[in-house]
Amino acid sequence: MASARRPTMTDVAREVGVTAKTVSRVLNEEGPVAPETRARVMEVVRRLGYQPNLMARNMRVGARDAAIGLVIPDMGNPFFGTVAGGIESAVRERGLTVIVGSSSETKELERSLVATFLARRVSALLVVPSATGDHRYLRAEREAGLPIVFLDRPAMGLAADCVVSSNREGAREGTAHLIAHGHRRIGFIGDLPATLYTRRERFQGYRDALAQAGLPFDKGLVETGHSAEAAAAAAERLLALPDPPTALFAANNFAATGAVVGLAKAGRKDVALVGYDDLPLAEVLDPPLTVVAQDPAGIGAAAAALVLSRLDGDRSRITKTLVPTRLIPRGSGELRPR
Amino acid sequence: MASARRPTMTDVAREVGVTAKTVSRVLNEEGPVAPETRARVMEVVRRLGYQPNLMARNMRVGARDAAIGLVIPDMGNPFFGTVAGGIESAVRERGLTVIVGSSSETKELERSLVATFLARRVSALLVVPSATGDHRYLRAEREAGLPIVFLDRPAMGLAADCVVSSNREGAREGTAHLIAHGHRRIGFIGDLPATLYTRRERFQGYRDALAQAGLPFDKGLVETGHSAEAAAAAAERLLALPDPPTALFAANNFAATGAVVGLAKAGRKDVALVGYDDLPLAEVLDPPLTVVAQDPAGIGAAAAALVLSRLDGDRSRITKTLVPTRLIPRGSGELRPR
DNA sequence: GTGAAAGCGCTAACAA
DNA sequence: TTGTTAGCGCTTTCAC
Repeated sequence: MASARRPTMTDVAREVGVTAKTVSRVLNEEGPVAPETRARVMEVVRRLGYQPNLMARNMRVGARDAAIGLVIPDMGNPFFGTVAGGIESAVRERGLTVIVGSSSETKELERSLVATFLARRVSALLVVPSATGDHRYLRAEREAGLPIVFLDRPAMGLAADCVVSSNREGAREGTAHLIAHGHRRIGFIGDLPATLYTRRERFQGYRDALAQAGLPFDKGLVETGHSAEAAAAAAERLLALPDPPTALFAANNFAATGAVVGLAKAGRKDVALVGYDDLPLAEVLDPPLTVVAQDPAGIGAAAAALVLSRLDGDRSRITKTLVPTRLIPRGSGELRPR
Repeated sequence: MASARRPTMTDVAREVGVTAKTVSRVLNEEGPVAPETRARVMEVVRRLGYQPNLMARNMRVGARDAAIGLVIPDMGNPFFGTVAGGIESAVRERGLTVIVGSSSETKELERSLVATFLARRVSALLVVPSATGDHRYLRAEREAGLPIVFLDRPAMGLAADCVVSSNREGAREGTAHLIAHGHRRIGFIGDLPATLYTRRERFQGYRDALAQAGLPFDKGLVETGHSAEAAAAAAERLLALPDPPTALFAANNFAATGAVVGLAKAGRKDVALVGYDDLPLAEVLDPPLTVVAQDPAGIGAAAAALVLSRLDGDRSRITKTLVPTRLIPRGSGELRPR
């Protein structure tokens, strides 16, 4: 039972007593074919279990692979999973499949994935850039007309389409919400590395809110942690400060999870908290978690729509799409300082 | 700036003044090539930005596509996302890429995804079967030697490798845990459709535990809901029963989330709860959520290992791998009935 | 309505 | 050490 050879179009043709080209015509519903010929072809196709070879077809047609390559940092992160789902369902109806790889947030892996995708001649590239990458190496591809869209974060050193959350405005709104409830010392727990685009933008939003309210910025209130565990420890450190914050702004889903855990461990139900990115159990926490909700499926859908229009020949200017966020007050953000 | 033609191996060869075959030899590090020729080839490759065309290579080599097709029900579900991540990292070092599609739990979509993958001549197929599917249509492929592994749920009507969680034993253990804490009326909230493999297995485990303890089975305590919202409503219905349960077993992550929400809405902190599948915030809930934790990355890794060994020619008998679960007592499962 | 020949980009099997 | 020829499975082009 060693891998049996799959039947080819020629096999089908021989069996029917016609030429490969005729079979091709039937299968692609192209040009005139006698109804009875068509029927006989279909019958043999079924009997032999013939499956057209897409690789061969694409090659001959000179078409690119009917796939789009997607690079995300981490599949297990539901944020990126949902983004990927949004993309997949949007492009599927166009007959495109999605090839994914995860970069684990390293530029080396990202680049090797991109190289694999390019070698496969994918029709388009969708990339969540890794934190420290540089994307000048994609310039030639872009100029050759390959649609490339960056997601969640813009490219570095390359002018290209991108679709991102309204990070800065969302973070500003979340922080302003805390300020509106009387807080003057607000801790910030951000992602790692601190140079990460989303981290920087959200940090700017945080500072915008402070500035708008005329509040001083205290570097000592800024903490960092990439995992929930690290964020929990960060929250505990902030609370242990001599002059601790009365509220926390957690700038991503892991940070929010960690902050909740950290507050719980410290037994502090009096500290206000706003998270960036919603969590499934947010409403049943004690207190229920106030968040700045992102729209991951919307980000995926927007990126997919952009890629499809580029594939359709849209040569208009490069765009930067901001997908809006939404503040959802649930309780934890409305606590007032003691 | 219409899609410029990518340089081919022949373009490189002409530029260097050699034959395509020589370039091929350099790029594949195959056979003897004069060092200076190699250097010149590499230089031109770089200058032209040449990218080998994998489609053409695979076709000529008669090799299948260096990709494995993965069908999952839903990318946004972190359970499947983590499974996918486990697979991807395991196969990447073998130079394989993962092509994913989501079936949305429908057999039609699953089948069309599988057809796409087969047309692409993927090297192997990894499928989380949709709830109601029938997989006899894959028999020919299996017999032709294509490695096919089913995940999370076994195939229907087809003898094939599969990797699943130890659903029945895990559910038995979770339920027995509740019984050990004095509960005699335990509600079951399961997935939809009720014919779903994991739902049936976990339900069996639930009944096993009851039987072992000599407790009666009450059909009225069995509820269903696919989403967290539906599960929350189910929990509320159960609690509103004339003779309500004192404990709940929620048979998947959405059910567990929903049960937590439902109990919170009803203001019931006295009802014991055990969830199947862990949740990120389980430990900070009030009370902290006791779960039967699955090992999604382990499931992915096991499936990947199996596929790789099949690709390496392992023709031994079909296997069914059970990935163990682990009971994590945190509080909600240890509440005693009033 | 159907077929014959050529070729997509690459490599296997030879030969030189 | 390098080149030549042929062909993977399909579609294009043109002929019948």
